[in-house]
Amino acid sequence: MTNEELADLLLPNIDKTIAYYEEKYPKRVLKEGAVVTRFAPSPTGFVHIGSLLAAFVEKKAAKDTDGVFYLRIEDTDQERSVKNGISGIVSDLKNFDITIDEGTIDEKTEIGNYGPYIQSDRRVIYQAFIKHLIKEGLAYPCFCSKEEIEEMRKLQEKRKDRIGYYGRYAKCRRLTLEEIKERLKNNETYIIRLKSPGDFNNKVKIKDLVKGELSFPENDLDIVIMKKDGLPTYHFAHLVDDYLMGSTHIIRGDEWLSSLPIHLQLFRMFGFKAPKYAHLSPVMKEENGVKRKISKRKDPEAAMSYYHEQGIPQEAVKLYLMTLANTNFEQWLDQNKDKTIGDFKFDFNKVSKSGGLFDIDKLLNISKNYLSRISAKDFYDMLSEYAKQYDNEFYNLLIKYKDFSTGLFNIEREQKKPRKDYAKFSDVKDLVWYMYDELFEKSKKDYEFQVINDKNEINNILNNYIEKYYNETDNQEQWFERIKCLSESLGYAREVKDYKENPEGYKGHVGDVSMVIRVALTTKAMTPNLYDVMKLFGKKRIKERFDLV
RNA sequence: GGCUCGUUGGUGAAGUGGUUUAACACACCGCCCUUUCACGGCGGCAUUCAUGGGUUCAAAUCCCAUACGAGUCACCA
Repeated sequence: MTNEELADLLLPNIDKTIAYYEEKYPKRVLKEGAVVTRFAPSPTGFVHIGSLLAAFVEKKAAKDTDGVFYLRIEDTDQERSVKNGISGIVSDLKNFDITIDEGTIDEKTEIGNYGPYIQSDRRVIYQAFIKHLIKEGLAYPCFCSKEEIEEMRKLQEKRKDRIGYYGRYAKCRRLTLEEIKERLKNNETYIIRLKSPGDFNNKVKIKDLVKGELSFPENDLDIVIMKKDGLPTYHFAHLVDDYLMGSTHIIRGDEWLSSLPIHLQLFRMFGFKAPKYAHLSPVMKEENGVKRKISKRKDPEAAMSYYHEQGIPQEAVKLYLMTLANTNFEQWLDQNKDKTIGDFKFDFNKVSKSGGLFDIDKLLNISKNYLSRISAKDFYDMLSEYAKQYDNEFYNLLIKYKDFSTGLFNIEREQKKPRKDYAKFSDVKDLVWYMYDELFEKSKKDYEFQVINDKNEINNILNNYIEKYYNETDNQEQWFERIKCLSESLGYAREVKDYKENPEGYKGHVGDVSMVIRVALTTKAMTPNLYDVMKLFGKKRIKERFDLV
């Protein structure tokens, strides 16, 4: 039997050649320097922050160069694949504005000319490439059982040998064609392994766009390229797909770094030009003083839904991802305050080599800055959208008092240095509840009067103020002037300075009086600008609040 | 255990042999501004770049060793 015959025996129904597929999927015509990237997740659940970072970088790198970014679903592991895995991935990407040029757009639909984009639909393509290898004598069937492999591993451990299927341990590699034929006739199950031409004692130099120059021993493992179920392993699917789909840059987690010699070997064996590689360090988290990879199971912030639930705007997450992706981004943005992520050029050289720690404080700070810079209307819209899903009571109030609410969120906003109150939408209600009568009424009235605590004196101040001093049409200056006059008439200093110079001469100062008004209105000692708050309330509501004290 | 990579303050980091008495940002602390808060301004926070050796007139930056951390060694991706 010849290798040719063996190939036909193993894969009888495969009649297409590599040349056929090369013709079917021609080289992409793109402008010089265009980068083609892909996001290639397994449909095992939802997108993890680390994967999102990769997707984000892939998209950015392609977009910056007018290249192509596509989505490929890697479901060659049938057991781990989850039923609605694809739609989960697609919607997570959508939530963060990571749109694809090609690939799967839902469980049944895809766009682009290089499909199918779901690996389980590409079986015959992989098999054509595998058949070629068998014909060339560069791959062979292996009949070893899992038990045999396990035994081999134990033996290797005992002998302190390297673990794996190679050299003298590669039993099936030495099978003659006749022996193979015989075992095939007996219906023995098999897998296909690569006949690795590598030598462990040779070093291969590799350039990674992130990690720099690396040096590995050549791969000499006869790795599995086709599993029992006829689907390829990751390594082989990577070769075929990224070759045929024309990926120029492979951006992925650095858990793949040690497989690089395998991948390079595969490309070389087929005579294909290997893509460029960029291996990203994992996103880490610190807990009890130890750093570890952030985990979907243990860390809520690893799942994209977390940001949604917390009401952290997607734009803030994107800004944060960009700071993780390119360490110079933050400074760039600081120097180009009017620019956006779109104006920033991603640079592989500015990706951190070691794993970055996920810093929720930093994210919240970015979010706070972002939320302070958007318009009151946008803020209102986004907040309503959030409340609609997570806080019905608040949502109804926002809808009912739309103008009032927008006015509230406009306090000290839309100015050069806006106030920064809110880091996330889930914070908002707790900070502004007292502005809404419905929420105010049902709350416990813990008035936090500060300096002036005498009930009669408080009422005295409030009555005098509302009867004799408050004027709705005052501007802020006039408004404050009147509070000063009120203070003076009741024996308080009209300037804090005056009081500090002569504390004995006054009952207190204008700040103390203002505080009484503030607390009477809101119960809180800390509020946004009192003038704006009062303006929003109007005289009638002010009076009602005063009467409750 | 083998292979590979990494290690700069509480955190993210700039830094690729001399302009570094180590940028910047977050956090924290103090002061100032101020009717509260927030904003803003100013200042503090690594005499030192995991440790030990070496090369050099000169090292966070180059070399070697050690320690620690990470990844990988599947018919998972």
